[in-house]
Amino acid sequence: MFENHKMKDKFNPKDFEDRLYKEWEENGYFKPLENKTKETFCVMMPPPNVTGKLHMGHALDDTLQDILVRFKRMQGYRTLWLPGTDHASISTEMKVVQKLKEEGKTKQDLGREKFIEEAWEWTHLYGGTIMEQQRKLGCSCDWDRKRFTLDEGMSDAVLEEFVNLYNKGLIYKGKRMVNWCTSCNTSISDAEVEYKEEASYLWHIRYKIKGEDRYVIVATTRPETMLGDTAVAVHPYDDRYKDIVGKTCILPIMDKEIPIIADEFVEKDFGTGCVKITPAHDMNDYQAGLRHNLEIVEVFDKNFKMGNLKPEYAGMELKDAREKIVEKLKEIGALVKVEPYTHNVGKCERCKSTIEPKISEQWFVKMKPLAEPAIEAVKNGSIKFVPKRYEKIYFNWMENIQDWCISRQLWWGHRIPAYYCEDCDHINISKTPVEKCEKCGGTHLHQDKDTLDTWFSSALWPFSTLGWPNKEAEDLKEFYPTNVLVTGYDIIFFWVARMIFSGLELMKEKPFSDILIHGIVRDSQGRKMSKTLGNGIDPIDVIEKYGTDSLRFSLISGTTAGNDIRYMPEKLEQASNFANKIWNAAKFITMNLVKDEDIIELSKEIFDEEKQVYNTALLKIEDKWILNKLDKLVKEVTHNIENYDLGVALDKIYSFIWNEFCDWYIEMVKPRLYSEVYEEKALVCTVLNRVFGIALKLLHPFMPFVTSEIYSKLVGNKTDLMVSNWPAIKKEYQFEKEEQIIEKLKKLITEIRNVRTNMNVHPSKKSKLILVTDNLEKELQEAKDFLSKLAFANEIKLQKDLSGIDEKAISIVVEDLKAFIPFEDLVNIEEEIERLEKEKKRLEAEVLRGEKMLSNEGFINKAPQEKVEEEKKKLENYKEMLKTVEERLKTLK
RNA sequence: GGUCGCUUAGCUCAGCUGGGAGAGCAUCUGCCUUACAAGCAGGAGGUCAUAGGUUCGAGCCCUAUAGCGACCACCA
Repeated sequence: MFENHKMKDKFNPKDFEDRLYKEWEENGYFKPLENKTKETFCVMMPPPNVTGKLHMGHALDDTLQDILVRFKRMQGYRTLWLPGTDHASISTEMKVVQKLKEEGKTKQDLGREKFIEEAWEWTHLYGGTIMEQQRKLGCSCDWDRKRFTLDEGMSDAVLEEFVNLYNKGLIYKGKRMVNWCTSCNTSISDAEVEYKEEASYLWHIRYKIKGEDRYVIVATTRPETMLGDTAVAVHPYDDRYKDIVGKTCILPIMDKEIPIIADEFVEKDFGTGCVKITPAHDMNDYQAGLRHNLEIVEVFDKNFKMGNLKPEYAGMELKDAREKIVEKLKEIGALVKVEPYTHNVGKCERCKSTIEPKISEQWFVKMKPLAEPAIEAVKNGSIKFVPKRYEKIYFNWMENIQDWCISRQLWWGHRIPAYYCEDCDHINISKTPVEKCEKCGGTHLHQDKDTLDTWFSSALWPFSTLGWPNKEAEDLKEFYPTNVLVTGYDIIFFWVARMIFSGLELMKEKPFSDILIHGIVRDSQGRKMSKTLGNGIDPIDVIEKYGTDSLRFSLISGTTAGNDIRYMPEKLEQASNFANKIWNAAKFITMNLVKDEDIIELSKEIFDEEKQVYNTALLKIEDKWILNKLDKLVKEVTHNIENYDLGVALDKIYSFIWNEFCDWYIEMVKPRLYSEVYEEKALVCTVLNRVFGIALKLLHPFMPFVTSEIYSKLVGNKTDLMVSNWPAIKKEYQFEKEEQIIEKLKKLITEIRNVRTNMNVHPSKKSKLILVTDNLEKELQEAKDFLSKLAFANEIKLQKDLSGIDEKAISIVVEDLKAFIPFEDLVNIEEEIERLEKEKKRLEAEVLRGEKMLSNEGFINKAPQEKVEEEKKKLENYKEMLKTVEERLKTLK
């Protein structure tokens, strides 16, 4: 073991993750730094529910943002990632109500003021854990700027928004049919309704036509609402019913005369083609009712129990009433048939209970005028969805949007700033409490009891967090519009769309340029993670077991933007193996075989920072190869991250570090490192230090902890990795030729190992290696050191021709390079011939392929010239190799 | 009913504007070689869902079909 390396023997993320995070925060690295460029980069973190807990979805969302933010910060942008939490009116109120219930109290018992106090207490008690968890995730957001959607500044923003939109006529109050959650006891918006299939029945009921001996038969899924029917409708062009339109029929049980009307919304082919119309309890019926001026009869009371239309049902639960009413219909012979039927039922997105359409007075945002510019902004490319296909979902929603019901019958939230004058009924809208009616001067006013939809405040997030409505706020001026919004596709309607039209309307500028959409994290069987299934994975448990970097790696590696991700424990193994690999590589590199000063000195010599060029004279061929590879990697990875191809970027870094750097470069360089020549050692250490350091920079946004910990142990890194400079992209690659030669040698070595393995030669058994070349002499001379080690050679001979090579040798051809390994007794000539025959066959196939391609006139004429040239070159190569193999076969036979 | 996505190695997934199929895991064979057995080296494994079309050339573009999935709409 090396006593003198700087690193702990065993890799354990717990040794440094928390410590590093604390250091970063204390050093102020999360704040926008005074950087070289003035350009800013800003991301608003989607605010999770204050009282929520971190789940995999957050982990993914936050990781994506952190990668982008760390990347841009290193690139020198003045970077701000602003965190915060959402007051989540419905869900928080539900939780507090639940808590009260456990104490035997209701919210009415407490009264509004007390209840809100209680809710704040709850918020303070459970709020903030998620932010602690985000710290564990490594989120490099500016905690000093964190906001809460119910804090003072936000309230100010919400009031400003409300008054502003109201004055423009974009907010109005009206009596409409809205979605009503019977459990949360509040109206909710269309977006908050989820439709679920439910197995039920279709009841066919006959209504007698008045004065005739005929009936109409209607089909319904809700027989209990029939008490409130105020018409029966048929399609105007339905010949079956033409003659009864305009007549009336008798509503059974109620014994009430109701009209038979014609309306185009009726589907002729569904059921009997006749529909009962219950304007009070169905969206469509309500609309039809308006069109035909029908009476609206409410069947249920305000608690969604049966009302008093018929005393015998009054106060009954709806499902009991349904049974009773069906029974009754059967009894009086009005029930024609019952058939099983599956239909969609609206459910509350929050509490999953059934949504009832209900007519009530609510506040609405007029959507059409707001939607238009919001659609345009995406259409003209000012705002870009990544991946692009999500634009369609956005357009589809925006183009068919209905007015947005923003009032909620809840207490926890922003209270609607409407003050009703008790003297003249005028509605005063004001940011401050109104003492005197602006219309009649009356002094008896009361504020609207309702609060606003949570999303009404989140819609302002990109600018309210920066100080709006104070237009002079420094942050607002500097960071708005923001750059990227990262969020899941499940939230496009709720949030993304609303931020866009709010930003355009109130700021007169888009809130962000790019929207990076990601999928949801599913369990290992592909199911959605859910509380009820109990299949959720707690990211904190994962961090505990594998470390944060591994969690982050597993969420990004091999994924594509917008697609769902499956949680795979194997991927965590891969990730932590990788972290461990890096750790060990670092241990190797920091062995301290040479003095730090010498590395620092040599660093300057091998690379001219000013001119961005390498000093060719000092470097060996394998150094040039890895440096060239690295330069390419820098360019590609930078490009990939800029295009949000994070999965691709990460996998490229992974394979560079593991396969190219560790498996090849480090192995190639060991003989030099352990040699007696100090200068040689120093040079190798310098290159190792440089290449690894740059690779760590590239990896840092993805795996911030291990990379930082290791980076600080490398020589000459005075600044912390997270605030160091992103590597520069080189305009041209200096060592293309050397790269090709090494790639060739890698193939040769692999082939030698392959042959040896197949012959069962033990690694300890060395052999002579004869390389035949007429143009690579100098380069091969340089490569001798590592060739002998990697190809198990005890002697390497370079020569220009085939002289002195006897039959008892293995021959390997890689392009223009010929290698021979004399094995004396080990080689069975028959077997060697067989192997060469196989190789010959392969080469013949290659030659055939090339010839076929190049004799295709279409290809020659239409393919790009470079492509044709490339194929020609390859063909020549294969021909050459084939020739060599054939000649060798001849000498053996 | 409408829109969109997926179908690639045994499993989970990558594959950029069309130019010789990749990774991880699993599997087989050999190695405790002084950074790493959480490892090293070498293998095996694919008519890229199906059928057409465009093209010199298709996993990638177009059309249709099938299976799976998502979202929107809401025919009571």
